[in-house]
Amino acid sequence: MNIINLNKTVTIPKGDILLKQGDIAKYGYFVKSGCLKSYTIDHLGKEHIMQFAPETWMITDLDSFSNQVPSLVYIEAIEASEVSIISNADVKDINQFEKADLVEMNTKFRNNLIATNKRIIGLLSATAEQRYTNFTDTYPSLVQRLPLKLIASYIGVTPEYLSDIRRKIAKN
Amino acid sequence: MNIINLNKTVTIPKGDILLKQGDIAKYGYFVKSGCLKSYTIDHLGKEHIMQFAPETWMITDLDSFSNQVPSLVYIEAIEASEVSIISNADVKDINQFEKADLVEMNTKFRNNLIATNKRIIGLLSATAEQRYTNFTDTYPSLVQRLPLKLIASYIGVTPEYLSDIRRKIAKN
DNA sequence: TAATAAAAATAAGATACCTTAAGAAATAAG
DNA sequence: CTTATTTCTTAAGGTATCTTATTTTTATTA
Repeated sequence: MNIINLNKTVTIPKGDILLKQGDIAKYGYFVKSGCLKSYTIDHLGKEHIMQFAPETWMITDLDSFSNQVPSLVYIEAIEASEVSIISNADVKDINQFEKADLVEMNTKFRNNLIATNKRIIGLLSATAEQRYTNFTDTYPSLVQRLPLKLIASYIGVTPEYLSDIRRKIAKN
Repeated sequence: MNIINLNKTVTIPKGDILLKQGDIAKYGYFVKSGCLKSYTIDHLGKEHIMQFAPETWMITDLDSFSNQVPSLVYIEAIEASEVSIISNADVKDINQFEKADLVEMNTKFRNNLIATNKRIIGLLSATAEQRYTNFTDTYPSLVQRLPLKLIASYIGVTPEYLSDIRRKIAKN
C-alpha cells in the first residue's frame, strides 16, 4: 500500500465532528476538497485551533493515532469536505513500508516539525498583530476563506481583538 | 554509519555559542553530558528559549540543518557539556540509511512533533501559572538544574513574573 | 575570605489583550 | 423577499502580564 495515494473518498458535511477530545483516534484524514480543523477546548470552555487542513493537507491527533492514547483535540469539518481516510490498522506494521515510503514520511514529519517550531517562535516572541500579519503572509488563501473568529483562535487572540487589529492595520 | 551511535565527543565550555541566528547550521549536536539551549532573539532584543537539550537530547535548527537556510535560533551551552557532532554532509544522502534507521528517525520526528504540539496547546490555552506547573511536571529534573530566568523564557513569561508565580504557589 | 557579578525577589506603575455588551453587517434559511 | 442566525464591529472597563527600578540572595572569582 502506498500511504499517500488513497483513492476512496468520503463526503463530510460542514459541521461534522470526526474525532472528539478524549476519544482514541482510529483514523487520519487526507483532505481532497473542503477544509477541516483540529482544536482543543480548555477548562473554561474556550476553543483553540491547532490546525487548519484545506485540500492536500492531512489531519489527525498524531499522539492519539500513533499511540492509541486519548486525543487532545476535536477534528471538525468547517466546510463540506471530501476526505480519504487512513486507518490506524493500516499503518500499525511499520515494516510493511518500503524505503521510499519511509523517506517520504520522514520528509513530511520534518517539514511539519519545522512549521510547528516556527509557530512556537511566533507565540513566544511576536505580538498579536505580528502573528496576524505572519498568518496572512503564510496562508493568504485561507485569509479569504476562513471567518475571522477562526483565524483569531488559531493565532491565539479573541475575535474582538483581531477585529481591532484589522481596523488598526486598515487605518495605516 | 549508524546515526545514533556517535562516539567521538567534543567538550564545550559553558557559554560557548555553537550556532548563530542567521547562520547556516552545518551541525547537529547530541548531548552526552551537560546542557545546551536554542533560542531566538526578537526585534526588541529579548531572548526566547525554544529548547533545552540535556544529556541524551539532540539539538539543532532543523530547517537550517536540513535545508541549508539561515537559522532562526542560537545554540549555546548553558553548562559545560560533552557533545557528539553530526554533520549535515553525513546525512545529506538519505539513501545511505537502512530501513531500521529510517524507522527510528521516523519515531524520533513523530515524538518530537507530538511534544511540540502539546507545547502549542499550552501556549494557546493555558495561563502562565499552568504552563509553569506543566513544565515542572514534565521536566522535574530541569527545574532543579536551570536558573529561573531560563525556565521563564521557555514558558514565555518574564523572570519577574515567574518569581511572582512561584511565590503565589508557595503561599498555597 | 572578600569582592564581584549574576540571579532572584519585591513592588509600583504601564500596557497588551480580554470580557462583556450592544449594535451593524453579512449569510443562511424559510 | 423576509426572517433568523451567525459574524463582525465598536467601545468601556477589567485583568494578566510586562516594565522599570531597587533590594536581597546566591554564585563566581580574586
